[in-house]
Amino acid sequence: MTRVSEPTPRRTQAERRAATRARVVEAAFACLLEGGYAATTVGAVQQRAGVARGTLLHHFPTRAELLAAVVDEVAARRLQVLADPAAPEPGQEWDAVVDLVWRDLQDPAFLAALELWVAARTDPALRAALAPVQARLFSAVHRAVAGVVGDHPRGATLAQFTIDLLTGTAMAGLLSEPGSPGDHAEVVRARWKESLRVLAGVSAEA
Amino acid sequence: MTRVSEPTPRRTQAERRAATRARVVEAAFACLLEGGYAATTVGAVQQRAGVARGTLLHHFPTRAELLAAVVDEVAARRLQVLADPAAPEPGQEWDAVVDLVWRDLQDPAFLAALELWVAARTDPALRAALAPVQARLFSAVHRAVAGVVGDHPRGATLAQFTIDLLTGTAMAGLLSEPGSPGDHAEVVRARWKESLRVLAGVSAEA
DNA sequence: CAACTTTCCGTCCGATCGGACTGTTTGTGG
DNA sequence: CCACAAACAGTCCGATCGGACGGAAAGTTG
Repeated sequence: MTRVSEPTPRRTQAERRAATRARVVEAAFACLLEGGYAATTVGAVQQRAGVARGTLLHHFPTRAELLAAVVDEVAARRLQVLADPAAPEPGQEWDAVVDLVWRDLQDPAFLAALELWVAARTDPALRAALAPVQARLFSAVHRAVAGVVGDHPRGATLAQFTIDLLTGTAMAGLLSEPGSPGDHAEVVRARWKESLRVLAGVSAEA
Repeated sequence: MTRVSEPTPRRTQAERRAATRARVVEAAFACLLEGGYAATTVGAVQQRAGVARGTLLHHFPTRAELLAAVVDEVAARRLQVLADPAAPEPGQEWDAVVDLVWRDLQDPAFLAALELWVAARTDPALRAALAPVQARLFSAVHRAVAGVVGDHPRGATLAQFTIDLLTGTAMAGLLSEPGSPGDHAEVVRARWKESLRVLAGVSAEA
């Protein structure tokens, strides 16, 4: 072993397996991003991953299992984004919360999650695979928020407001993303930060 | 050729055409609701509408045109929901706004719009058909809000908050809709009404 | 090193997709 | 009343879908 020019002339089975699976899942993720759920076919993924048809079907016997793996991948990426510690400057904790949630929603993984999400509405199998993951993500966001602002009497509510509101904002920006003139989302985000300060303050003195 | 048991033994061509088109569009709408975008195939719509293959293709030469018609249908339904006058009780105008927007989001037409929306992200043609409609809907909501609350210095901002927030809330309830235990959405809605009252009041005195 | 397992590969299959096509029925204008 | 156009119907086609299958290659173990 330890060749210099060869990437890995001899790999153990586990390594090969993991590498191939990762390539396939990443290819599926990319297909989901640029083509949507329907375009994420076995053939397209297989071609993009650069593996043979049988190889893909060997690792993921059915398309549903492939998509389930993509669900995990997407969740992992979003969790990674949320795990990144934000800068908690005193007096601007809620601004940091807005930025944190917004960063998650701007990540490509959110678009992929959105595709899976909508598709899961009418696909029981995908729904079953997606529901627990969504719950994990949900609690992860709330935990991240709690990490930024301390104990706040209305912390959970305001966090929920922020999540839902920014999600809606991100949705509205879906179609107008490329070539945004006034950047609607930025305005909403800035004003929500102000309002959030009001709401957090009012609740503190009430 | 005047049968008695026939509902309308002789109709003008325009009537027949309109009736058939309406049947087809409604069938496509139903397919979109219960099967999603990908399942809304020409065959499925044709079968559901009870027309022959050639008939559908005669009215809508391509699937894209069919979906464009569905876009208009969905927009019309949502506009109809928004046109319904809400009860503007003094001091609770913003509550009425929340209820109005929420009613729109609870309508099946929103689910259909969501399918089209997400699909449009990766489909330029659909996107082109959907963008102007979305703009119409957007302004319609703001107009409806303006009709409920009068001139409010931050009316547009608060309306936007409400739209985005409730949209996000509706999205979160997508997967857990059937068999809702605590009904997350209801809680959020109630608390947002309170917060909205605070935000509207604060801005009025500031 | 030989037997074995696992990963990888390419081809084939039935089903179904969107769309093209020709023929038939129905309403309309000269 | 009759020729014409439009609405309606059914069949066929190439492409592609998800999945099945048997064989070749790489890695593991006696």
